[in-house]
Amino acid sequence: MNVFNAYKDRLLDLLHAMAGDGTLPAGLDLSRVTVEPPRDPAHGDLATNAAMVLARPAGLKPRDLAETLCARLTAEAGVAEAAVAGPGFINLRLVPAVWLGSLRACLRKGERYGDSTLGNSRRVNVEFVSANPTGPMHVGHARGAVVGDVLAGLLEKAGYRVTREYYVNDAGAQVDALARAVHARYRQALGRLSDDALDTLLATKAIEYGGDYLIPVGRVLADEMGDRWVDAPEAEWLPAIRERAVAMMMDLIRDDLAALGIAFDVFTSERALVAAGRVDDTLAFLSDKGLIYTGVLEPPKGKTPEDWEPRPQTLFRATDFGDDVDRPVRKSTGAWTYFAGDMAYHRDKVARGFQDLINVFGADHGGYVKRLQAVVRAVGEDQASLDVKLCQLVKLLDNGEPVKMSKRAGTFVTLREVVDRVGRDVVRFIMLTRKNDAALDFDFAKVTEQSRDNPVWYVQYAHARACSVARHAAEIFPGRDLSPAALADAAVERLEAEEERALIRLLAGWPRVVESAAEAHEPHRVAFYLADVAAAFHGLWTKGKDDVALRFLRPDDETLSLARLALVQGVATVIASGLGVFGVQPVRELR
RNA sequence: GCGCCCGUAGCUCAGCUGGAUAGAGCGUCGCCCUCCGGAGGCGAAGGUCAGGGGUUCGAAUCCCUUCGGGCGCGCCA
Repeated sequence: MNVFNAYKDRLLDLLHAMAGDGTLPAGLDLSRVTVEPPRDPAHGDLATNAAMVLARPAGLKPRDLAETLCARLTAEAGVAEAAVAGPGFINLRLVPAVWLGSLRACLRKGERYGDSTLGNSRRVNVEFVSANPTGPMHVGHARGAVVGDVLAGLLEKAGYRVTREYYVNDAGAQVDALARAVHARYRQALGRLSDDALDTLLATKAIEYGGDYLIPVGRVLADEMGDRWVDAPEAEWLPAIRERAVAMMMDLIRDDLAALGIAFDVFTSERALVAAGRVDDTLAFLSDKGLIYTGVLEPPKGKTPEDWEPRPQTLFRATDFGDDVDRPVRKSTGAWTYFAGDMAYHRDKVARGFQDLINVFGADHGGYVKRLQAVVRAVGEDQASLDVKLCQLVKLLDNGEPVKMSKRAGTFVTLREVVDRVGRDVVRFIMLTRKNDAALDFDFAKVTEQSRDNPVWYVQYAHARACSVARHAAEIFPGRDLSPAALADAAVERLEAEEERALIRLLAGWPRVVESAAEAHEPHRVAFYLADVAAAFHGLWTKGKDDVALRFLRPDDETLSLARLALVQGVATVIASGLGVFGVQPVRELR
């Protein structure tokens, strides 16, 4: 049970009762009432702002209302003490049993500790990665991939039903360019295009994609198709080669994602949407609502493109939904714009029953957010909403030196290289050590360093250390049942040291971290919380180094040892639970 | 020119959707532990939350504005 929620519920019951007996006016807005841990632990275990946010609408003075509430709260079960402080805070101190109970719950639930019903099984669609299917993933994709996957995992833990989705951009000019590059590799594989001639094509940019990863693709096509398309006109081979090439690129990308531990539930093909007439449907739907019209846009102020000329275009009335300008849906060739496809795609998501949409994009797509949100509002009839998480780029460093990357020179770092070098778990964790909208340094040397500076190591070390204590306990107390379930019945009331109590309260905060991080769509909060837990645990361990009385295991006092082992096991459980959200394997020993 | 994101200790960053005296790590300085070094422990200094105005019981957080940085800005995806 989430202690904070439990007491908030009780507080709300109390407020309703007060409204019932006339102490408070009826119909007060209670949505701003919070129950939180106070900033300074000396203030107590819980603090509520209820008196301050309700005083004005109730026509009372904050301190007076606080006094009244305080008196009633003192009578609640588990409340040891309630006091008014500052401008009208009410600080509560709970009897130890409440916190000890949450430690027991943690041990009984194991990694499922922290699971929440906040989401109420509501469905959420998280779209992420969606990299063009033109080659393997590079390191720039890693952050969005991890943030999306972990956000999805976090929402699942918070009780949402999550679909992980990838939008395959297989309909634009990029995949045509891919097909041309593959066709050249196909001719090369058949000995019908010399290496020099290929180099010339690349140098003149007749071919856009020059990576070696296309060589095997050319060979496969040569095997499958023989030489029938060597001299055929482009119009004949392009669709078939494009389809085959895209499929193989998606295999490549799926492998890369698997190396990072990521699997998608749904891949949606842009080309299939277009072919099924979904773009036409969407435009017709919006047109019926008067949201499509022909008009002429103003040139962007201060930065008019050279070739600007006013021309009538088919536009979506995005400004009706908060966008800065109406957006074109059709090119002058008559073809749909990329945006038109995206409109159909997001309508498709809503049609599949999702009202909560999340997209994870690179920061360079920031300019795209408003128009997509406008689309979602327009097609969702105000029932659906879209949140976009923009990920800033990752600076790759090696011992402080920037890793040179240049697509032209072909030295860009692939996702696979990074994963192979430092491991999947390290990549995943590090990507979450910053807010998604802040730039992130990824230093090969630092992320594998064994030091307190390195949060991955520090958190893993705490887990390993906790496991190590458990192993020692098994040696000191042979034959004892030291399973978490058994430890849940240990004499945890013997945990009386202030540091122990503080750690117990910290562990009790895990369900709250899950809920607030899920609500804010901010998985990085979990990383910071785990670092806090690790720090508190390491600190407690270190105290035992100086003072034998504080050591977890005391051969002379089995009851106390088991109580402390319960706390240690609680630490391991919460860390494992948090790493589980990250899709990171907790280690049982460091090597 | 417009829009979005960002600006918090010397450095790297947190700050729980508006709460109490703004925190952590590293670095610096002092002390402890140690044969020495490394690692570790205790403590201290360090802040106009980029500047200014506003909203209210209360602002790093919300609004306006200035400055500074990043990204984007009609047929590319």
